[in-house]
Amino acid sequence: MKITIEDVAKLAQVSAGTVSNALTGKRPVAEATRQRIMDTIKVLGYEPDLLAQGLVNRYSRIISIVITELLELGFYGYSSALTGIQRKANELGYSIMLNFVNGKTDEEIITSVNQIRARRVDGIIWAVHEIKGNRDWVKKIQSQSYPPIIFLHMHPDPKLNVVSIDNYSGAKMAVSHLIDQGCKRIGIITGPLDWWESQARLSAWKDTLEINNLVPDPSLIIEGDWLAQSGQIGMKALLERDKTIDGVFACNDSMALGVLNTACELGLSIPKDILVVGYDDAPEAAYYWPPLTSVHQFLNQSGQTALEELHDIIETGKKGITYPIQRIIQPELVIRKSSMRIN
Amino acid sequence: MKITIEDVAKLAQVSAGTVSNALTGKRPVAEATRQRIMDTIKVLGYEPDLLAQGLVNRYSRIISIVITELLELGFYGYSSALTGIQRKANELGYSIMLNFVNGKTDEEIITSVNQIRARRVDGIIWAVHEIKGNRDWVKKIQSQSYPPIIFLHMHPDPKLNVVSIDNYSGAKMAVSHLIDQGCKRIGIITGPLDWWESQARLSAWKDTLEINNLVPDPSLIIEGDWLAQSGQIGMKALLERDKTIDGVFACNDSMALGVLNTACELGLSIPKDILVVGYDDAPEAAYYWPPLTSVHQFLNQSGQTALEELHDIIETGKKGITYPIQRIIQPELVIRKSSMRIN
DNA sequence: TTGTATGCGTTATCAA
DNA sequence: TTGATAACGCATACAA
Repeated sequence: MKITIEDVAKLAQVSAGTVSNALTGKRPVAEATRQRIMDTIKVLGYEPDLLAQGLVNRYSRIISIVITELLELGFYGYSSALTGIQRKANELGYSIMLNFVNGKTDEEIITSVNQIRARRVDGIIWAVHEIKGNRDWVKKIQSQSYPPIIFLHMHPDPKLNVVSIDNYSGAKMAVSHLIDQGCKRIGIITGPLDWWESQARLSAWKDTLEINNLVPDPSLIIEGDWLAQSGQIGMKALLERDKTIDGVFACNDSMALGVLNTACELGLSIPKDILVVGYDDAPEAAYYWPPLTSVHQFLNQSGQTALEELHDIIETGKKGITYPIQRIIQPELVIRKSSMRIN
Repeated sequence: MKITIEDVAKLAQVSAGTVSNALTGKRPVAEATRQRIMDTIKVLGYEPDLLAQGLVNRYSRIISIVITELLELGFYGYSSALTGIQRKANELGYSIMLNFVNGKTDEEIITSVNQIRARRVDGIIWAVHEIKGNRDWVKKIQSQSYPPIIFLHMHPDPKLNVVSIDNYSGAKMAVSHLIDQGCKRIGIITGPLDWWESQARLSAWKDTLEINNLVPDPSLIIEGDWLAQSGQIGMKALLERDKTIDGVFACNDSMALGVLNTACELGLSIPKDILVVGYDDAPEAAYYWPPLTSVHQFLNQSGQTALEELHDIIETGKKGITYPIQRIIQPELVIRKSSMRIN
């Protein structure tokens, strides 16, 4: 049997409305009765039903985090951002719901979003990685005014609420650093090229080489899949294609690990023969051998920011129109031995 | 403006009850009217409000996953189990809510649980790592009949619903394997010793050494904190304490990475000088250098099982009493180069 | 097969 | 300052 507000009211000899007022503080309640009510609440162990509250209040204090596919939680990026979101959610009194869109067609995605909407969530953090063609349904989602959505780690768009990390700038740091260390032939192992993150990092590689009068030879580009194995395979492919390679930019740390692994296997010395830079700066990167230079993304912070901004929109949205927010976080290069030239 | 079942009813010229029946299928509806209703639902884009449904049905189709502290999502174990849970949840039509208990006192934890309960969740997966003293509030939580709780990765207890992995057996495999490979002095770097997982693995280390007539010297025990750095520090400490060490059992892969790192730094060769075994079999472990032997835990599967069992309890619980379920999953040793003796 | 009335637990409005 | 009553959106007895 669930203990309701009526139970409390009866025992405290007041009406249900008064109990509600005592609890929310929205209307004054005489101190004596308030005390009496609080006491009986404690005695009965009463806890307001959030479902019922949500029904009448028209909010749920739930934020939905939408991600895609199964493996992604295992990716450092996702769990790290999620941790940031969670921290802020706790602070602001939201519960977070994890939702998964499976399927790529517009229809399937719309259905998923509708189901989330059916939960009356207060807001959505859309952390589905952006791939080619996604823009279509993004527009469809956004066309509905409820609920507010923040797009996390997506390509900035002045019409959408976006919290993101500057991938171009991060990759530029990585490549510039390799050039500074004297590298002339720098290969890149990218993530899947239908992710915009991958594209941004690849563009930065190209541009940075060109600015420095080096040739962004297409044969130096290997498409990986974020997993260590693809770093391993990619490294072997690079070495086969060009023996003069003296630097490798792996677009995440797992793939960089595959690169280091291959170097060991082939008896190459890093950083003596080849310099390596990764991306993500996962906690383990500092303990690879040699310790890996990597681009730190502040994913935790981006998650926090996303929730903060969403909260803002939810709150102010009750009063007036809000304009799309844009927060682009700058990454930082963390230099370790894997990229320190030995003379 | 929210589209309600009444809107649909009016436009389709039926009563709200009939629309409900058409949707749930619990009562027969004439095919003609059913069709008419479905059409108008599509036209209006109606979606039943789960909050309202939950209020009357007394369930929410939400499962709460409770974990503790901020960093844990970054741990391979948690994200991996979560992925399994998510997969099954999707399949069975549950949404999952992530909840965090912060604070260690009974009172704080009870409060957290009450808040979750206030959401009317259908069940809870309690994935808070078990530390000393936790048993007290576990009992308090369980004493309430609603909602059903599965304890994930906790010490088996005949009175509780537990889905867990056999830590003792996993650690035994690891240590036995080292002994098989000829190790005589085997150090262990444990997780925090107030986790029962750590205790179980440590006991297995002790027992297995003794069974094989080796001495579980206390000076060979180093307490780590799961992070790579503690593996590094631990390895150095072990080597200082005893130069004859020829095997190390690191109780997770990150710490094992720290061990490998230290070996490189000190110019020790693995597995020539010292054999190393890790725990978790994280995806990256196969790409460490040398590739790391590790205990694979099937965390993904344990997550799935937990949700499956919880679902079972929820369903059958509506009819009668269910007895505590106990599922102990056996891990497997994955042998790689880090533990292959070179003669 | 369908419509009507009632309840789920809470908050808000309007009187008192 | 408090109590009675009507919503919130849906499902379900009971009648028709």
